[in-house]
Amino acid sequence: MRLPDGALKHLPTGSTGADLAAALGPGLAQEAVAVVVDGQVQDLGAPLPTGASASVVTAGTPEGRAILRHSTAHVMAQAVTRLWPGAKYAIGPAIEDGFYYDFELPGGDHFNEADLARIEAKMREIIAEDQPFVREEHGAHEGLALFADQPYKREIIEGVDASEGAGGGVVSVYRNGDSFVDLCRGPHVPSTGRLGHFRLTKLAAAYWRGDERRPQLQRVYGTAWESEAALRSYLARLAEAERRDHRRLGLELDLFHFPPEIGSGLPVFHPKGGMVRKLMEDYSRREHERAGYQFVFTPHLTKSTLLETSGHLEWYAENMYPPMEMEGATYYPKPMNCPMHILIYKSRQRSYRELPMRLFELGTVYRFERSGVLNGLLRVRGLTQDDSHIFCARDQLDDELASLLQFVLRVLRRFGLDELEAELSTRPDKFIGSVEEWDRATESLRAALAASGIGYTVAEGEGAFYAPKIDVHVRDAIGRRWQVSTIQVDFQEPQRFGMEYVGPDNARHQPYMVHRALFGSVERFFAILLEHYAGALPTWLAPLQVRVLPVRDDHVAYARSVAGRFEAAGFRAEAGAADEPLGARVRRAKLEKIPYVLVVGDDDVAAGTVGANLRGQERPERGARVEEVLARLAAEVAEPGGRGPGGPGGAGPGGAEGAP
RNA sequence: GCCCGAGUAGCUCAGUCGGCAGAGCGACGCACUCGUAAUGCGUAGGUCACGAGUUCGAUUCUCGUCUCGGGCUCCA
Repeated sequence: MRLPDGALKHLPTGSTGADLAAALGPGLAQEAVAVVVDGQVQDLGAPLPTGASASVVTAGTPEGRAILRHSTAHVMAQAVTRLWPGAKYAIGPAIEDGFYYDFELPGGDHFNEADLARIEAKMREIIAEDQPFVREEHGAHEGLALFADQPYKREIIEGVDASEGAGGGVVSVYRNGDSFVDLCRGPHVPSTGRLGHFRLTKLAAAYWRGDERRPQLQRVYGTAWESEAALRSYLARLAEAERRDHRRLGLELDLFHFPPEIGSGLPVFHPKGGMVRKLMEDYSRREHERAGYQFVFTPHLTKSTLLETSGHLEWYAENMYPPMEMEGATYYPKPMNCPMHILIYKSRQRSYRELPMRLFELGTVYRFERSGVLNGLLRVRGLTQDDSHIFCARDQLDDELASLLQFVLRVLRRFGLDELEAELSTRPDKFIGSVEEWDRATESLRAALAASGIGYTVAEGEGAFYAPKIDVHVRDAIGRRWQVSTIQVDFQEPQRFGMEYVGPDNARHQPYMVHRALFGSVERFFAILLEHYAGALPTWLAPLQVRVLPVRDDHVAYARSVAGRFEAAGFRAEAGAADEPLGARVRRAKLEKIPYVLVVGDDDVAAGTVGANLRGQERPERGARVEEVLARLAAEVAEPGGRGPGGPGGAGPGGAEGAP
């Protein structure tokens, strides 16, 4: 056998992957779950062909975990069939961090939460029995006979799905114990005794083959790991995500809520959340102004005729709020801003000298999202997009896309999101426009990505039917990936609206149109920031930056004068009262995640200093000079790269100066 | 929209095998005047999500509705 490091290992003919692992070391033998032979992953128990190159897959690797999880899913299906004789099982793959299996219980029965514990207990019995996983291969006919009472398995065999173990006329199955057999490509761990560090996590419904019209199955989710420690650390990660949940933080920090009186998916922002949002929006406006965007404002309602022209009524109607009749016309709440921006473009004849024209609006739109998809601020029914539409000539497209992407990335980084990745979605099977147009626009996007220096993947055929696009994803502090910005070229709307401009040749041309949302939706971006920072927003975004706490009542006047100095310098500061023990007031300020907690007592009144207890700092300092703390705060909120303070509003230079 | 689960004070949650509803935190008041993550005492606060049914009696049991959570589907 040839090993990954190039070394050769001699084994007797007929040796298996398990023998190979054992020959390489007892530790490896214990960790091994499968073996890769000439690029094909297979069971440890299968004989190795002479002269092949082989490497051992261990439990703690992504590939090894997938095998553990998949095997655990089999055990779960076995447990369910023991507990519910006659249960039908559909598919049970490994997924990120775990696995699931879909079932249909006899008599239309459903699982409930308490069943998870029963299933788990039964699984532990099966694991204790240490049943070997035995691979068998059959012809398609035999396979169908084997699964005579398993319609979903039969459908997979009939559909010849190689990823599920039914391809090339051969059906592979795995048997463990005397009664349970499952259609499966494999590989599996040698026996159920290798499993055990798992937990069943949740129940859900799932449509067979993901199709709403097909039967609805019961899905059981679980997680499985190579060790108890790894399982525990995963569960701790879940707890951490829970701690960062923006819905919880929104309540605790008094930022926003969803009044049932208003309706599902329709948030209200409280003063503190409103301040954060205002800071985000102010920053966005300032940067857009610097980057040559023009601000526009459009209404929330429109006659149906506009949406007919744009095609929204044809393509997007099911995501729209229902119409209202008024004075003989039909009005809709707008689901998108683009048609209105196009009308602004079309309000008069345009010259090539006006291009590129970049229109920007924080535009509030309404979308009828199905009730089950609503999710805090991440998915709402009324949202504000930081939306822009760029109209340009064909020869401007490359430069425009490149600078646009740079702009997007710079703004995202300013919010502390610096792990950025992109996805380029290319032409789908159904598309409008010409292949030549598509290729050209896709190449422009690709060039913009290459110039930006961020990593990207290509999603072949995933573009919208009207255009290719770039989606920008960020990774947050605990490694979760969120889609934020999107940049889409649009071949359809300019045509539908008959947009044109007069070129240098005195002829009429159709402009290119680029849609772009940077935050995506302000609400969603707000939620992502909250989760990323676990509520401790960067100082320039903190609703309150400074609280000055007097030690005793007789320090209140001094505390107010200190807070006043910060306010005069353009910071958000307030003085507290001396109504509780200092420790309690400090604690309260910390829980509110105020970045600068200043304490003033006798010494400070005498010396004109403060005690500084700053967020993220180990221990409080005593006797700091006020100017010095002010300077530190100013430096902290200043934008890297010397673009001036992003934080202070009143005294800050705002943003009129400086071209992009 | 579908499946599973939840809804009790502002928040987090107990509780009632069907018989006048509880804690902690928070709010408010009083006292304390304090040097860096919880001072003490007191007061107020509830249509037990909403509607119907069963019952002498329903917060508790049943049905329906609404809202929320986890998934599925969807995501121009």
